[in-house]
Amino acid sequence: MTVSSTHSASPAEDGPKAANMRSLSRALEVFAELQRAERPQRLSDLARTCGMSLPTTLRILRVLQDFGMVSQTDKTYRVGPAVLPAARSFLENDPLVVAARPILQQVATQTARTASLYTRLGFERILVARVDGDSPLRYDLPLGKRLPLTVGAAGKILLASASPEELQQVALAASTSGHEPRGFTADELRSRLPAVGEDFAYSADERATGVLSVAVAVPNRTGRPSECIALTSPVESASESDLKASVPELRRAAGRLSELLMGSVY
Amino acid sequence: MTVSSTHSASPAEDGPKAANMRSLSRALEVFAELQRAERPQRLSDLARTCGMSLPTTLRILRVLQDFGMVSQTDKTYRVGPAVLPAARSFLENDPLVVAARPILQQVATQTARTASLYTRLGFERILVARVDGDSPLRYDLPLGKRLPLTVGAAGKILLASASPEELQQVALAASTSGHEPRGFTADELRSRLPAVGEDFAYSADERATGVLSVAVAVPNRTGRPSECIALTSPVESASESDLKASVPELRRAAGRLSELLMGSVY
DNA sequence: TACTTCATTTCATAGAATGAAAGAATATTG
DNA sequence: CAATATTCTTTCATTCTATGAAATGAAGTA
Repeated sequence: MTVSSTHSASPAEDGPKAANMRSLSRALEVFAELQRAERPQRLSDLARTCGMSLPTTLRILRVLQDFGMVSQTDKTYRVGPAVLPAARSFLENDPLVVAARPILQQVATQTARTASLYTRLGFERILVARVDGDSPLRYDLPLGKRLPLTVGAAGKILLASASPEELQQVALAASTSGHEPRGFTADELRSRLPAVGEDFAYSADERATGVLSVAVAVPNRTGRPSECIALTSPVESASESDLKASVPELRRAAGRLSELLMGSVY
Repeated sequence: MTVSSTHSASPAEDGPKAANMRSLSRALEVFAELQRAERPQRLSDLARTCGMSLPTTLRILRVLQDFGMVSQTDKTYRVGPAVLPAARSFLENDPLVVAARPILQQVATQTARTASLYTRLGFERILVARVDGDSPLRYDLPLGKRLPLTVGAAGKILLASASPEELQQVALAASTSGHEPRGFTADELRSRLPAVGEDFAYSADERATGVLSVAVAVPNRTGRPSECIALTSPVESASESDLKASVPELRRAAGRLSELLMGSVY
C-alpha cells in the first residue's frame, strides 16, 4: 500500500492514485526512455537507465517489439513503426483535435496569424494542431514536439491554475530536463505566470526570439485545463498590443472548443 | 512452456517465441483496439472486445493514461497525445527512415516520380517516408496509414519471400480486416506475387485506380525483408514500361539503404 | 420511483513477473 | 590468435503482482 516509488520520472501526471500494474508501468518507462534517447539503445543501457534488471528489460522489449512499438537491429533497440498509425489515429480521431482544426482555421484567417493548439503532457506541452495565417513563412511544423511549460504564452497559461506543489514539480522537471538552468525555482516560475484574474498569457522572445504570442486555456471539466490555444506572430508583423487585441477572439475560440468538449455529444 | 494463446490477434508478428508478460501484452491489445476503433470507447466495450475483465481493463487504461498514451473524457477512452512525440521520435531518429530520406529524394528527382518507403507491420504495411517527384499533384500524405499487403507493388514485394503458412495468415488477416473480400485465399494471393526470380513487383490500378507503381525490397539481415521502396506515378504520365525502366534505379537505392542498415555504423 | 446498465472497489488466490546465477555469444585486448 | 572482458540470453525458485468474482456505488432509463 502506498508504494510511492512505483513510477519515478516519466509518468506524465502523478495525478490520481497510481494503481499497480508494475510491469506495464515499467514497459512504458522503457518506451519513454527510448524516445528520450533519440538514438538506438543497447539492452544494458536501457536496463541501467530505467533501473531494472536485464531479463526484465529484455522481456519488455520483446513484447513491445511484437507489437511494432520497438524495432531492433542487431543489439540495438529503437522506437518502432507502430507509433505512426497510433499518431495518425490520434490526429484523425481525437475529438478535441478534430474539433479544433476548423476553429483554429477560423481564428487564423480572422487574425492573419498562426493559431495553435497545445496539450499538456506531464511536465511539458506538445503541439497537436496548427493552422498558419497567410504569412508566407511557415517554419517547420513541430507537431508532437516536447516544449517547456515554463516558457512561452502557451506554457504559462497552462500553469496559471497550478498549485504551489505542482509549480515546484514543474520547476524541478524543467531544470533537470534542460529546459531551464539548474536550480530553477518555483518562485522564479511563478513570477512569469499571468497575474491572478488574467485569463490569458503573453510572451515575447521567450521560447524563440522574434516571436510574440498570446494564449488562452481551453476550460475542461476539471479545474486544471490541459489544453490551450495560442496565436503566434513574428515580431516584425505585430506588436504586443496587436496580439493582445486578439485575445477576445481567442477566448471565443477556446469557449467553442470547450463546449464541444463538455457538450453531451459522443 | 509453450503457451500459444498468449497473444491472439493484434501482436504484429507472431514471429519469434512470445515471452510471457501477460499484462503488457494485454495493455498493448487494448491500445491497439483503441486505434482500430477510431472513436472514443467505453470501458465495457474495450473489455468485451479485448476479452478481458472490467477491472483489468480499467487498471490498464489508468496506467496508459498516466503516461498520456490514452485520454479519457467522462467515461470514454481514446488514444492520447503521447503518441505524437513518439511518432516524432521515430520519424526523426530511426536510422532507416533518416537514411532513406535523401535516397528517396534522389530517386524522386532522377525519375520525376514519387518515391516512398514502406515498412511491414504485422499483416499490413505502413508508409514511413515519401518524397514527391515534381508532379504537381501530391495527394494527401498518408504517413502511418495502414495499407494492405495483398495489393499494390509495395505490398506484393514484401510478401515475395513469405512462406506458405505466412501467406495463409496474411490472406486470412486481409479478409477479416476488410482489405479483401471474405474468403480470400492464399492461392489467390500467391498468384498476384512476383514470379520467382523477380526482385520487383508491379501494380496498376490495384490499391488506387489510375496509379502505377513498382517496388523493390530493402534487403536486411534476415531473409524476410520488412521494408521496401516504391515508385508511384499517375497513369497519365507514365506507362508500365516507363516505370519498369526505373527498376534498376530503385534497386540501387534499396541497395544503398540496405548497406547503411547492415553496415557496422552506429 | 424502480430498474437496468455500467463503472469502481475489495479481496483471496493463482499465476505471472522477477532477479540471481549460470551459460552463450560477442567484443576487446594483449 | 588466444585470452579476457563485456554483453546478452536462458533457467528457475520465490515473491508479489495481476487477476476476476462478487459487492458496492453511480448513472442512466423506463
